[in-house]
Formats: sequence, structure tokens, C-alpha cells
Amino acid sequence: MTETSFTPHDHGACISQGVEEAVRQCREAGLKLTPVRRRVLEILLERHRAMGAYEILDRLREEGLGSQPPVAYRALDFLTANGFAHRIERLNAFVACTHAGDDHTPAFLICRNCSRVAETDSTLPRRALAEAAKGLGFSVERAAVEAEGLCPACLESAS
Amino acid sequence: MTETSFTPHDHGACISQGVEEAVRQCREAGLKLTPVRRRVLEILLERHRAMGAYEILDRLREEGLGSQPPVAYRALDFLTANGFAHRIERLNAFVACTHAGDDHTPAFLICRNCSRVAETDSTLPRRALAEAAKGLGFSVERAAVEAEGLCPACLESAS
DNA sequence: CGCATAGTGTTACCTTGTAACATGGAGACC
DNA sequence: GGTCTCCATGTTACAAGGTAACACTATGCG
Repeated sequence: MTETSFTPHDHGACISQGVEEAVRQCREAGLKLTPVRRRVLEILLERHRAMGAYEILDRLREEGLGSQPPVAYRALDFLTANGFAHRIERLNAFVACTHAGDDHTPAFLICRNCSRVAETDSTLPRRALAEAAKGLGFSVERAAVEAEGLCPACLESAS
Repeated sequence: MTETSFTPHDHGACISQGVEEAVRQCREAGLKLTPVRRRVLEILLERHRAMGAYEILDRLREEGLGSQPPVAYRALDFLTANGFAHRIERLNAFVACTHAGDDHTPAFLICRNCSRVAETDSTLPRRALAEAAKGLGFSVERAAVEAEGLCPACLESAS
């Protein structure tokens, strides 16, 4: 079983690696990982769960980094536009990306019990979808694939 | 090319068939297709596009069928719960189902230009996803598959 | 009739998201 | 060094989406 947010892992490392990775990529791409943006990424990485924009905003406010919605939304826009975070449509919420870097649009697995979210590869589902769409003359540009169910831990405790 | 909301079709027939079908199914299943519910379904069928709850509510209000949000949301809950309409997460909006009856969770193709929405079969993408999830120990219960792109007509006029 | 159930009407509120404008700060160019 | 430009931030004010909770109505049923 591959390592995901569902499996036990060194979470501290997972945060610092995520941030480091973002720092590196921003440097390379000439993007500015400003304090607010960086902090939002850290908050998302710390939680390892989908968080609402206002939940993030509360944290920023406590830390004196901004108190109005646009602050949070702008940081989130930056992070999602550059692949450091993703938006979960179903939850109107955001998660840190767990493999920033690879140009990817993952599928999400959302645990309906503990709300943890994992990314998984969506190449196959996406290909199958593109195929079906082609038959209708529709050209797919982006696709959101979001599954709800039970994560390994919650499956275990349910049975 | 199969007939979808993207292809030209007899729209009047498409509305009346949709309603008839719903009437029949409700009778069979002992569900009540009340005036509000029926009218909401008609409104959705007329538009053949994703509509926000408040947009629908405006129509209801004009017709004296209810003026407060819960009225619209309750009708929409009924319609989606029974497969007569679907919710598009990405748009926070609703569409009439184009093949009510078959027990299905379709994939959606959303045109980013004209906002029309078509359903397509999601069996394959869904199967591929379930497979990927299994590798992570995650059990998928429901999955939303929503693609954004260009519909045949808009593709045409873009080129 | 009297009751239970399901649907409707309404108030009041919460959450999510954005337009628009003012401010500040860092690099580019002269 | 000045100043211009671009980008990010701060703030106000509001739009859009969604729901809890309660009172009322209709309908079927013993």
C-alpha cells in the first residue's frame, strides 16, 4: 500500500518537505511564496485535511496575518493555481497537495467519517472519461474526480 | 453521435417526456410529485442547463409558488434524491436528469462557454477509480465526475 | 372524528465567495 | 537616487449559496 494521508507517516517531515518543495519550485519558476501564502500552505499541511477558507482565515487572524476573506482566498488562489493545493468542490474546501511538482490533476478520496483526503492517480479514470466525451463531440479540458467513502482506518473501526 | 443536450433535439418533447417519466416513476414508487416539485423539474428541463437554486427560486417567486430558499432547496432535495435531477458540485447548481430511471451516477460534461451540461456514462471512469482506491485501502461509495471543456457547438464556433 | 405523517410557508441566520478600491513594497530603468 | 510599474496586501461592502427551527396545512387512515 502506497503512503498516503490515510496511512501513518512522519507528519512533521511531511510538513517541512511540503514547504521546502514549494520554496524550491517557486524559486525555479520565479513565483513569490510570500509570508501569507507560505503560512496558508503550512496550515493546510499541518491539518492534512480539507479546510474551509474561513477556517484558514481564522488561523491567519489569530496570527495577525490578515483578517478579511480576500486575504485567504488570494493565497488559496495562488496555491491552487500553482499546484501546491487543490480545491475539493464537493466540500467547498482546500487541501495541500501531497505531490506538488508533477503536473497533475489528481482524483480525491474523501473519507466521509474522518474527513481526511488522499490524492490518487486519476490518469485512468480521466482517460476513460475523455474517451466517453469524445463520442459526444465534447473536448475535456479539466476534470474533477472526487470520491466519497471510507478510509482504511475508518473501515477498520466500522467493522 | 448519441443525442445529448449538446446536439439539436426536439426540446419541447424533451420537457414533456421528462415530466411524464417523472410522473410515472413517482406513481410507481409511491412518491409525491407535488406542484412545486413538478414545476422545479419543468424549469430545469426547460433550461437544459445548470441552474443555481436562487435562479430557480426567482422563477418560483414570479409564479407565486414560493419565495423563500427552503422551498427551492426542498424541491431540489426531492428531485436529486430520487434521481430526477443532479447537483453539479463544481457550479453549486442543478440540472435535470436526462435519463431518469436507470439507477445511475453519471459523469457530467460542462461547457465552459455556454454552460450547457450533458451526462455521460461514468461506469468506466468509476471502475478505474475504484481500482486505484482499492490499492490505498479506500472503499469508494459515491464518486462525482465532472469535466469542464467545450461542447461540440462551442468548439465549432471557436475554431 | 382524531391522529399521524409529509409537505409547505416563513423567519432568521450562517457560510462561502467576490468586486472594487486604497495602500505598500521591490525591482527595472533612466 | 528618483520614479514608474507591477504585484501583493488591506479593507469595505456585499452577493450568492445554504440551513435550522418553528408554525401551518393537507391528506390518508384507524
